[in-house]
Amino acid sequence: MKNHNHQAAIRSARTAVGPEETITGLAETFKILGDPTRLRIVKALLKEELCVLDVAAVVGISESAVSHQLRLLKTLRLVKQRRDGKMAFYALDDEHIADLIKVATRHIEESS
Amino acid sequence: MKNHNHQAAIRSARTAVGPEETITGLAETFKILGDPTRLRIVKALLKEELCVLDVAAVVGISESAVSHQLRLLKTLRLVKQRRDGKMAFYALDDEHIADLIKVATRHIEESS
DNA sequence: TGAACATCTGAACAACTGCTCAGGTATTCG
DNA sequence: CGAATACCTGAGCAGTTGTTCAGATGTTCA
Repeated sequence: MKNHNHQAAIRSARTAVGPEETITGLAETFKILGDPTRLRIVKALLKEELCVLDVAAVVGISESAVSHQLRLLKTLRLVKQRRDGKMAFYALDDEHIADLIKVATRHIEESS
Repeated sequence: MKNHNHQAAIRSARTAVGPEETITGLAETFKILGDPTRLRIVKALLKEELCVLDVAAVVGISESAVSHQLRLLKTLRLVKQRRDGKMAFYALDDEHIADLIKVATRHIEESS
């Protein structure tokens, strides 16, 4: 295939890639869910809110590590915090995340 | 709320987290899309197959970097390769990826 | 107040990541 | 053949990441 049109292909693909800010936002969203620990935390919060120690118990890592990750998730607006006395309860703050995990789960289950 | 039942919450959350292999696979899928360069490459391949040099032109990085990433994407079965003379054409090898990107795009567009 | 509890935080470290660089293979064509 | 083209590959490097550690903050209760 020697008469392959590079310029046309490049032009077409560029529109498919889309604007820079979309790419950045998308990559950031995927990246935050791309760590097993954070994904475990997010999935643990799917049903109901949990305090830090409970998250640590479920995920199986130190409270400090959980606290660091929860701060990150909170900064990126995936999680919201509620204080009650000395405890801090965290819950999902993004209704789309569950959908995203659902679609991705279907993906990995069908292609093994 | 002093009578918060930790054990019950932990037990419930554990089932929401799910099996280890699902977590690993999910995280791997999200992680691969969590890099701007790889995401650009994948989006560039949404419409049609492209050769390595065209991908490099669209994404704006060296052919070497593209080749490295394409190898990774190929190993993880997100992309397939077709040879034609001295050129190598790459195309998406996973129909679910487009859905995943679509859902995630809706997510970042609605929450700004 | 002081002890216990729950959480938060910054610094430091080891592991990982994506890129570049230099050179390699493979194919085409004069 | 030899030059040009297209792609591949391993080593190495700088930047990033997730965790641990040590200690700080804030709250409850006796």
